[in-house]
Amino acid sequence: MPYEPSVIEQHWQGVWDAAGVFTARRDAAKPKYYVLEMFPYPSGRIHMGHVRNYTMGDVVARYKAAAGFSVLHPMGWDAFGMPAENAAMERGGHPKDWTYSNIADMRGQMKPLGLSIDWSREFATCDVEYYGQQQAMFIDMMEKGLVYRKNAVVNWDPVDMTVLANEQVIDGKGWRSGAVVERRELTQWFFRISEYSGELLAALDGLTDWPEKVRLMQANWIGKSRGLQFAFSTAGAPEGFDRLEVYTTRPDTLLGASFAAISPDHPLARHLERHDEGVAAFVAECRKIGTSEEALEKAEKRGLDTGVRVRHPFDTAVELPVYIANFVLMEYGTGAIFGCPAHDQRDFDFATKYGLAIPPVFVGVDAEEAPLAEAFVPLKSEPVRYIRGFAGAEVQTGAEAVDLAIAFCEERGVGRGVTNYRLRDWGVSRQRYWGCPIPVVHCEACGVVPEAKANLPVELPYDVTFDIPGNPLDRHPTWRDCTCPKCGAAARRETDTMDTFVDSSWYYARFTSPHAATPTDLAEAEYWMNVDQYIGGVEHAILHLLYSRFFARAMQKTGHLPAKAIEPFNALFTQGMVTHETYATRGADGREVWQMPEDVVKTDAGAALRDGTPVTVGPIIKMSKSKKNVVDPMSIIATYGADTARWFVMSDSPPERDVEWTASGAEATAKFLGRVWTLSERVAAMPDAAGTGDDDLLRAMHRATQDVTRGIEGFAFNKAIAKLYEFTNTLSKSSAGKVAMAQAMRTLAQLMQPMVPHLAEGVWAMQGGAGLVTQAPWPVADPAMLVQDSVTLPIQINGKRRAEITVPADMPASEVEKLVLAEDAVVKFLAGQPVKKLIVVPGRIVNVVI
RNA sequence: GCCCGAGUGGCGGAAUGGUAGACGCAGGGGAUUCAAAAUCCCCCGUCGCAAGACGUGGGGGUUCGAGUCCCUCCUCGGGCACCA
Repeated sequence: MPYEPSVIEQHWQGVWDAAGVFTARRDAAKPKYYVLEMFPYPSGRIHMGHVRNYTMGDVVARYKAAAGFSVLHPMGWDAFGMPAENAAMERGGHPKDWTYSNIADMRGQMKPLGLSIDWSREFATCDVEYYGQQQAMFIDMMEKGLVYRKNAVVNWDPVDMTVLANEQVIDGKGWRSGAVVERRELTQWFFRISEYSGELLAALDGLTDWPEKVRLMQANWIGKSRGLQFAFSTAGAPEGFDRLEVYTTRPDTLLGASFAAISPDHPLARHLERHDEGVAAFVAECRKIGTSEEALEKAEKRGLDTGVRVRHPFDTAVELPVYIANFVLMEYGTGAIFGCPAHDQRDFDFATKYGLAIPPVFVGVDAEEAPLAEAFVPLKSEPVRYIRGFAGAEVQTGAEAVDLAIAFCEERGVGRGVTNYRLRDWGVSRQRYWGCPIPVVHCEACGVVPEAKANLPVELPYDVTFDIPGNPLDRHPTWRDCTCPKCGAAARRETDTMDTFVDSSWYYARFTSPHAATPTDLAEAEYWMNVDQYIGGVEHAILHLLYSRFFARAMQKTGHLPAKAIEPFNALFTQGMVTHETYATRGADGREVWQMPEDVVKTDAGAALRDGTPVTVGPIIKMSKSKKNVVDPMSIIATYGADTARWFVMSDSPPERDVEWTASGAEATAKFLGRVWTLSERVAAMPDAAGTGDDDLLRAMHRATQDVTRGIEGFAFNKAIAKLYEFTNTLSKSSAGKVAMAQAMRTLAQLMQPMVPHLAEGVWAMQGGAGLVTQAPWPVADPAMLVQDSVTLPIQINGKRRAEITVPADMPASEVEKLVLAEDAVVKFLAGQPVKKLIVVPGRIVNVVI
């Protein structure tokens, strides 16, 4: 019987389903293991990135199940978000219908992959049952003081009269209207994540099974700094502004200050804006820069002298000009800084531009004061010589000087040492329809009141339209009308919905009790939490993971998670992205219109659409729906079967690395799997007779067991697969007897099972394996079968390989030395020269130094 | 601009500071076949007849020994708080 994936895959999936082998069960007799891959956004089509991500998780889940764990491996949908509304605007229809139909499509595409998922736990974040519980938690968080309202800026499209996401702002213009985007202030809802800054930072140290780079990125994002906060007294400032609070991480450079700068959103700037046309014009100009930090940093650094002066805290005779500067953030520190151009490149550029003095504070240890061509910014750990220091030794490191400067200033009542964090509170308000409604009521008498829990869920109304831009909840005729849960008077609902990051910040907890009438069932959470292995893209290294860590803390505070789940993800693996070239044509307005790879034909003359429209080939970037550079895995599954797709995505690149998708290789994988199948048939048909080399084959089997197990444990799936190729080749060339061959074949099936489960079941059955290979206990290598009696050592002379020698593995180094020096090639090479040094690394290498 | 990664044959990649290129793909040669597909065997970093020399993005350093550690530069990718 030839290898027919479509037949065997369907067959075994039916068998697994009937036996319910992937249903997660609390089992007192086994340790539990919770494997989770970041759940997908239901775009409607799965792509190779999904196949890679979910196969990876599946390999872990199947391996752990075989290794004796009670495994939880769930799946759900991150289903709220902008694309559904965009689809409704572009093509009509309703976000809800679009989303659920996409979910059905994607589920239909995922099922044939044969993933060991407990589908009974599936949910979508747009299910009322899910977001209703989210609303309950929001109210609990309000009670615990974790939620508040404040003003914050948004991108405002003055033509479409709507709030735009950063991605919808292109070159400062609205993506649809093309209108210049304005910054507008709105009262918005915030989570007090900044209250946990210190803890979220400190706890990173305990996440030893997270990639170091992710911990570093999070630490930098939280951005703890120690500095001095102090007030300048002002001159010529409006009433009420006789002091200007600034924060600096380099108080040691105070005597190098040549200007002060405030954010365009600083209260002083706001005040001046109302009374001074020049300031108003400049501030208006600043507000045209987008709301993102990136836009701000990339914009030309500009400032406007306000005419206000501040007096230097050490010498009030010295006055510094106060600028409004477009690069000063209101959210960080006090929204005001002093500039020390000699030791900060941005300040240097600024001072140069506006003709301000650049007095150096310190110079290199052996250097003299000299005019600077650029800012002198040595590492804080490097000693420098202070020529305008005021605390500590003349020569000291920047770090020492900072500490002493803070102490000096505190002693004299000039400010205080302050620990600051870059991390800002989490703004969760979105002026959009397709999200979880914020369960709050605005009452004229009682103010802002949480909805009563009994009235939850606050359900999204279905009867909305997207023909006019803006939030349909705002213009719904009746949805906003409600009664105040406090006083019973007529009131209005909040129309903001929550950031979709909220949805994905607790889904891992919900999977432990997906149908509970409360956000979580504590007994279930106690058993299943934490996620033992979380797998997802590096692009989530900061925001999603940080928000989830915060949410676990908030859920503990509100009683929805046990204390042990304070860090919800024990181990994290960040897989690389599946990338692809991008293709774009030019729209009528000259802007890029992205094209799908399947619609692009590449020839020697270049790339074009089928109708001949020329296509620009863009950079290789992560596959994303917005850039349309996605490849459809369904055709590979249809042609070769799921096992080929699974094996192929696991076999090539190391999982943490990006992989550029190319179609070649899938066929080769299919051939290999076919070869395993035929080999299995051959072994099954062997006469029950003795052969030769049984012991060699069994040694190879134990070696393969060892290597594959290590590969899977270490997330080196590509290496595990390389070992399986080797073992398969050994097996097919072996002339061992039937018993050994069948045993090796069954082990091969077991070792391949996590990657290609359907084929493995087929081989297992063919070789008379008991039950399902999916449920068979993982093979264990016998250490005695791994021992090698002799080793080959390369011999280097002055670091260059010149010869080799084979010796017993346990030969002492002194014996090896004698043999090496007696070796013909060595003697010849030395030609009588004396040996200066002889290095023997046991079992590894010998280096002769002459 | 800031933070974090990555760079090794024609290609994907392997290599606790210890033989660079495991394993796979592509390619070349051969066997089998009327022929092809499939399968099997052999070769396959560059230069060189060879001995050998050179080779892990560029430059410098540490070391008996560097793809691996340090410094620096280049290129590509991710994130930058309203894409998910």
